[in-house]
Amino acid sequence: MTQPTISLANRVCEIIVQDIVTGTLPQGSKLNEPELARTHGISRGPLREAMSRLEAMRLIKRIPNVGASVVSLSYDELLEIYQIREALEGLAARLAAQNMSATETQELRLLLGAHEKHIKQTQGQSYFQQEGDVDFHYRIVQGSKNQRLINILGDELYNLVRMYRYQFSLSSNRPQQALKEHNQICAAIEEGDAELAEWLMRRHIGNARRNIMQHMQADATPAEDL
Amino acid sequence: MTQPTISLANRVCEIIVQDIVTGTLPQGSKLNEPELARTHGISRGPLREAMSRLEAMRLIKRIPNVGASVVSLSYDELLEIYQIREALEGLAARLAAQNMSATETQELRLLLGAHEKHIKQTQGQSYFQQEGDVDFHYRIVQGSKNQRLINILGDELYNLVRMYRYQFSLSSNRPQQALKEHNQICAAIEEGDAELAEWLMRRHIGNARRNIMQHMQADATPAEDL
DNA sequence: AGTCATAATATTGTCAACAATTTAAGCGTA
DNA sequence: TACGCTTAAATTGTTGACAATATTATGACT
Repeated sequence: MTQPTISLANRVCEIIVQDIVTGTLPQGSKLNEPELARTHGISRGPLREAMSRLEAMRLIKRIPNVGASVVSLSYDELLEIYQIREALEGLAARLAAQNMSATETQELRLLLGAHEKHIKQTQGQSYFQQEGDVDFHYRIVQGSKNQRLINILGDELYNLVRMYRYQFSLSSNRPQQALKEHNQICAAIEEGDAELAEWLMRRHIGNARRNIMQHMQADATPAEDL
Repeated sequence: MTQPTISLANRVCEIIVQDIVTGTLPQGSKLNEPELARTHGISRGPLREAMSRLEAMRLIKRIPNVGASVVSLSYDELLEIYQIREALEGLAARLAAQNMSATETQELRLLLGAHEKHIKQTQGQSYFQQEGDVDFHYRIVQGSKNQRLINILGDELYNLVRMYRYQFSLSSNRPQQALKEHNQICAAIEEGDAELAEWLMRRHIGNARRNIMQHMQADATPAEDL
């Protein structure tokens, strides 16, 4: 994230984050401190520091005197996350409509253009689309200018959302519909209509949540985005 | 919190949390690792672990190779927090109306009775009232049964709210009004009216936020509660 | 006198070894 | 064979010392 070489703990932390998100470190697997330290060529001290951050990100679960394991994902927890996203990103959209700069909204519009192009070219489910969706939402969150909101969503929730997408193969089954909703939200922000932006964002995430719930009770093989 | 003696880091962490909240460790003050470790009779290893948790709680701010300082409170950040509380506790109230058990609502009602009694006896601003308010809100949050929501509010936001109250002397200037709003929320939860509970909670916290904003531009000497 | 470079000090980052607890294995007995 | 206890191995928690970086103090030069 930052250019100057930070502490070993930070660097290793980011690597492990990626390993957890992508499933290289599987769900529920135990993290052996000496082994992990040796793997990354550092000592146990910085590694434990990195693990503290992973715990703060809710990516691992620690039990005193027993050890740490990668969190196990469940549909119930995914719904919990989406309930929170609905409330928090609704707020973010409202604030973004009030506080986003002209250049920021322009960049957001450009991003949507790129998404549209990619959806037309590659019919859905690409890596780009998944990350691109996170990009869209994260830009709005940043546009809220509420630093604490940015931290909560960026540090705690989005990594978990990415993790679900990778490991549950949550590629969108309605990319064009999601894009349409993104465009509506973007328009509301451009016009500075805070109330509408919040309402649209809440409905947008609510749609995704309801979609998850359907596939959830139908089968253990889901298909969902946003 | 838990009965068996946990790790040194946990114990010291809770002590430092209290020191920060109450102002024993002043805002912006630098945390000297060897000194703090010596003070609490532990080594730097566990102390750094404790500091990582304080960082996750947003009570201290760390800069690589420079050190950690207690956060500095500002009205802008207080408003940020209340914006988030409005969204998140609105969600909590809605879920609580759906998921709270009968015994939980009864206990909530009892708590409000105790508050009423205390307000009549001691006209406002007591320590009990401040903590009692946090109790009320935290019970609703727990009643939501959304574990992640409980963690975010309990671990990150409520400690900061308590910190503001202690150090800005944010005793309520409208205790009876706040109590009335609490009773309304409690009634909506008892009746299982999720929508109303959410709306009332959002207005309740929104009132507090607007109250803060008034005193904020008026002077640097505020008076506000929940 | 003021400012910049340099050296001394203090603080953070990192490491390897020790202590305490937990987990697994081994053994004996019913 | 299954169960419980004892003992050994492995893992986490903790400590003190060393290395790297930042902060402060000192002194030379304009």
